[in-house]
Amino acid sequence: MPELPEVEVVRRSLDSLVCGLKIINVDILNNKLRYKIPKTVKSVLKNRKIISVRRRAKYLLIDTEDNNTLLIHLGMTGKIFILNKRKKVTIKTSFYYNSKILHKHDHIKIILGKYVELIYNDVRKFGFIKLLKTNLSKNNSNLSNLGPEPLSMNFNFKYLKTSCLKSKKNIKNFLMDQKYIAGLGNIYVNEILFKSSINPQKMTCSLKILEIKNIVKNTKITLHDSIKKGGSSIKDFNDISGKKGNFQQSFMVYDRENKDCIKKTCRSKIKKIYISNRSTFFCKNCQK
DNA sequence: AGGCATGTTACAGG
DNA sequence: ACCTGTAACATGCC
Repeated sequence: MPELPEVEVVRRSLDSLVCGLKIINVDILNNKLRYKIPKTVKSVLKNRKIISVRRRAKYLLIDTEDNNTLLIHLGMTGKIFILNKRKKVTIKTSFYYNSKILHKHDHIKIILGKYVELIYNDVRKFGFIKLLKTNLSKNNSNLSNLGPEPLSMNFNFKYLKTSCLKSKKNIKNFLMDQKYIAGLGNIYVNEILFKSSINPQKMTCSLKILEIKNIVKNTKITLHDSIKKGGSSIKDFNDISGKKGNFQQSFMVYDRENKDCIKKTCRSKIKKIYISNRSTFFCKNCQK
């Protein structure tokens, strides 16, 4: 589920719903994730207010009083839900309550004030939760080796050109590599390369200037567009209220094997191949 | 029943 | 040191 746009959609709703609330209690329901949830989460977070919710790459960072940050990676199927017991009207909330499957994979529940609960749920348990000191979070090994945020000014033509010359990868693996660009995953890389008319197997060192410019442009366009549409809901992505995103309806190549290329002048079908074991969709005719 | 899945990481071999 | 492919993690879906 969660690449940058999905994490950003979650961040925005979280930020608007939990900032300023005090953590009354923390229940660890199932500590088995990629790494064990630290036992200290409860004692460290209890009685502290949430100050802000940030995102770096695909990580969520929940800052609390007294210099604490809860770092969350959603892995493939991690989800965060907010329940507000006071607002019975919210259909979204009852969506969660009615779903037995979701309860089965709940891992941690953070109780915020009298009425609000934040729940982390993860079917495949590839996600993880760590506790950091806010002022030292940059030194954390998960965060310290990340490339620039694709939606920031730091991700620009000059940066991409320089790093493309350093790398000996094909462009698809390059864009998937978090140390070069932080936050892209399989879906968005497929889409960006189609929009840029670049073959995913092309080596970064042989990209032309115009192609590099197009990658920068289309990366920003694609991510902004997806965030605006609430992210992509493949199988089971939902925002924190259980609502699905709509960007999957805008996929041009991802999951469209053997379907017609969307370009009107093109008669080709979308091909599916594997690059480094990840499914890769592209149009042979449009992406040379 | 077997293959596949939005992510990350460890390992082997080139 | 860097690259790639493979497998692993755990579960559900088709």
